[in-house]
Amino acid sequence: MGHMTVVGICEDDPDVRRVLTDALRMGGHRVVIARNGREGVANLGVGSDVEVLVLDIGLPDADGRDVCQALRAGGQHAPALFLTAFDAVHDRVSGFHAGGDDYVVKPFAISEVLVRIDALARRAPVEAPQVSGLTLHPDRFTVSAGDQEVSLTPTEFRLLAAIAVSPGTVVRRRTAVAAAWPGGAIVNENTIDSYIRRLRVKLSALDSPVELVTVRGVGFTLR
Amino acid sequence: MGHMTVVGICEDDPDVRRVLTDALRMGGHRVVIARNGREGVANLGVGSDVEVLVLDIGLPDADGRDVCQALRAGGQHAPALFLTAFDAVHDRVSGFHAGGDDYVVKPFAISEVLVRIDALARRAPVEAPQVSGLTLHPDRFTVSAGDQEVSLTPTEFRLLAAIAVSPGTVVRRRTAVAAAWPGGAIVNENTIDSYIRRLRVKLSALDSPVELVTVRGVGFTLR
DNA sequence: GATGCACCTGAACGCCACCTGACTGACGGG
DNA sequence: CCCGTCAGTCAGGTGGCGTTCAGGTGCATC
Repeated sequence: MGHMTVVGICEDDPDVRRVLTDALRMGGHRVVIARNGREGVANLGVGSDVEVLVLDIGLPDADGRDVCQALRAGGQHAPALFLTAFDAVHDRVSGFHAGGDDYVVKPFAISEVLVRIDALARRAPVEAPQVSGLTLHPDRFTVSAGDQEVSLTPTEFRLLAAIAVSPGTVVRRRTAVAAAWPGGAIVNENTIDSYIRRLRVKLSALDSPVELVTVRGVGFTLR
Repeated sequence: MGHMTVVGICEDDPDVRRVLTDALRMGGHRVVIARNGREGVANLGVGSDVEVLVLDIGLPDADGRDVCQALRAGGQHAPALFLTAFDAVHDRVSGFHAGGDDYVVKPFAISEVLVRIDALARRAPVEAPQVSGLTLHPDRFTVSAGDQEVSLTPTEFRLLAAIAVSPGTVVRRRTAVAAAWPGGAIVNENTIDSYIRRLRVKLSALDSPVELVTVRGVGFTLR
């Protein structure tokens, strides 16, 4: 369900880190890692694209709750899930008071943590993938302009999303391919052209001034 | 903290109900009460001003998760916290799949429940809920549109409920399977297709514009 | 104007996700 | 014991989607 969530993990135990990152990546998420409190504040701030925070409380150099508060003070409002060995009620309560949104006690079932992360991501402020009059609906696999809406296949959607990330700026051919065909699948050079064409056809169906333009020798862009 | 939140409680045990309502009112919140699943669906829907749901899973006439799904299908997107005596991991996971946002096991510390409710209220819903036009009745295992009503088998109901939690958005095949066959029961890949078909047949019986659409390679959605 | 290359265009192909209809076996109630 | 209901399975068919191909077109360079 969770559509490609970026999860920030702040955890000193390499084993726990490994289990979490593996499971999250398996579920199609991206992971940003911090090994201690200092790295946490440095790597998981507002510029990091992180959508959900997973914070260990028992860090070697700091308390995870302090890390959370420091991040909050820096404008990072992504929902936070605390991970900890403590299980006293007052520990949990203090976690929430520090601006946390959930709390899981070690040892935890990985499936439960995953599903709680999904729940937090679901509630996260909905990103507005709106580009020059086009709106992408990741939960629906459609694009819309105004009241008109056309549905895309998964591959078409990935490709369009890759190009639509930065309206105006050109997305390189390589970059677009890597985004639309993850896992480095080998595809004919021409395949992307076919998909570009199909996207153009579908986009022309909604009467929007937006155009999928080719920049010869470089890539594609949205105008 | 969370100032003047309206909390909807669905709980059959009078003692638990009393403890919760007292504590919540003490904290300056308003409380809407339902004593069983039927009242839950009736009292805590979209017209009720409720901002956070607290649902007992072990209700006399229905499963709290079904109540949650029914409310979701009716357009109620307030965050939900499940309350239960069960503590198996798959119970918790299935709660989240039913559209829940948190999970607390009885016996619970009232202070923790309060603080979790505050955390949910803080993350209050943003999205515009979409309504399917279908009404699920977890106490009867039926769906209705307008005055027409068809009865479903338990498995059919779980599957439809999982897809109906978020009308318009695509529910992945895996998610639907996990919801309809809880406990990780191994079923043939094709089985879900059979059930989808049966649901389509039954839904076509009620003349509603609602359609059970498959998004090839992804999952299913309600339109 | 000739040549080469990047990209466009339309069509075709094959796999596999999904659909369809029927069947089996388990259970339960009359 | 029969019958109805429900869960799950199976074999066969279909079409959507990903991919490739064979041409065509236009820009760029000499």
